[in-house]
Amino acid sequence: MVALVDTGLLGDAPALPERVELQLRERILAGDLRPGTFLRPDRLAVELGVSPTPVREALQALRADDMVRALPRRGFVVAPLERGDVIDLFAVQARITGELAARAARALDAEGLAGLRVRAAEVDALIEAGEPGDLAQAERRFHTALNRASGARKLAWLVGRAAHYLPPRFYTDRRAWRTATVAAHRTLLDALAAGDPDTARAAMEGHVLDGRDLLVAHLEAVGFWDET
Amino acid sequence: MVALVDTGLLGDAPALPERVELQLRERILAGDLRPGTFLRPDRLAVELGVSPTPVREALQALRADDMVRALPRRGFVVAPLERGDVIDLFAVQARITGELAARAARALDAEGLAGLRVRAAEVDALIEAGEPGDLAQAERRFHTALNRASGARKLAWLVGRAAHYLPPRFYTDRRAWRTATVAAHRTLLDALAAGDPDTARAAMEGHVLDGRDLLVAHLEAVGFWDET
DNA sequence: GCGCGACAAATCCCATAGGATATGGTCGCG
DNA sequence: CGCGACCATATCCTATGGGATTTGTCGCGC
Repeated sequence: MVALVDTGLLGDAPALPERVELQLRERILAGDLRPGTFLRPDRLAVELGVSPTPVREALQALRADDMVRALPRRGFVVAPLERGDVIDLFAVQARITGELAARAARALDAEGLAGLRVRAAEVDALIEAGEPGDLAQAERRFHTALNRASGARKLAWLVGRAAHYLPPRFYTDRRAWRTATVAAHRTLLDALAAGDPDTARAAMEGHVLDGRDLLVAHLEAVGFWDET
Repeated sequence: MVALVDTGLLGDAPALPERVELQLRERILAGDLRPGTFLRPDRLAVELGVSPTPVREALQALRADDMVRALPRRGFVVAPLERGDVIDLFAVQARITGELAARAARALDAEGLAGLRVRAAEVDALIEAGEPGDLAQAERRFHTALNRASGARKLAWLVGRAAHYLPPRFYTDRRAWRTATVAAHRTLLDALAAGDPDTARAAMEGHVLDGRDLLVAHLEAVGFWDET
């Protein structure tokens, strides 16, 4: 539908396969492409207004993420995703993210803490103002900075994967999420400043599980798990 | 080097991008392509004897796995992987796999248990005989069946990712691994038969951590973390 | 000698065309 | 009504090419 090949001035923007991948992720989680749906590369290419090449590359990336499955010579299908799967995945994400917060509480120096306060202030400001697009970006930057502060690079990447299941607009316009987020960030920063790993861990786990509840509610709302 | 496009009778074999992906994984973990190395699609295509298209698709899959990183308009680089990263990742894998074993201990019925015994017997037999290739396949089948018996599909997939870091030949010819594996499988099966989740969990966690130690030792041996 | 800007070469990224191969459906036959 | 062969369709990979961008080199001025 919408032209993806637009701008011309790309800068360091992700390449086309990555944008197609994101697009497909959103369509799957939006309930547009339910589990079991066949994805035909050529058909998708026409719909997205690009050539089959980047579409196939995006599908390979989604396969590596188990979002779709490859059936050799028969195309791709959207992978199953039960309610229990979401619960399990976010339980793992919560544990890891909590661990990262705990490590950050031990490792963080004054400079890093100041940087996190700035990020958190940006999120708060955008929540006050109400700028959905920028809010999602600010929230991601806050968490990225926090996870990076833990010093565990690969674990930080691993939890970043959870964001794949939470496209921006699923939470930025939720009033409940906004208020909970402000409170969670405050608790987190206090714990980090005090060097209190346990409190930081608990606050972060709760924050992640809030995201889980939001995703489950969304998927139920769009009929992701309805019969046929 | 070796032609990947060989057989002609493919059956249900994975498609070319998936085979290229595996090839690249092995070359990275073998220390042939160290972190920071630039990967040029066209160059790799020539080396592997395939066209650039499936190579690019494989690189996109590896990017989704954070094994390589994409630099738009500049190609791909092998992602960093510190010793601490491996420790962290396998700590997570051990916890999850242990959880799956515990669930299996609760959920397994007589039929499933019998199937697992058959798989374990196949592994034992191959260890006696000494058939590296088939052994890796049998081991994978045993664990796949066990993970599937837990009923947690997504978690089962998640731990399957750990196998990406353990190409077959890294363990099948290790005497220590063989004896430890036979013992671990026996303990596991006994715990599953007795419906003892805690023992199953502990046995599985130990089994995974054995794999971790093997990988770390291998990476040190091939100079993966040597200077420059 | 050193930094800096312009040109040239190399490379990536994506589009497109085409052929080999496997799949799924359809039709005819037993 | 079940079953096997044929045919249309789609996938998968190759090959090629062009536009855009980055990188490397050279020469100039300071």
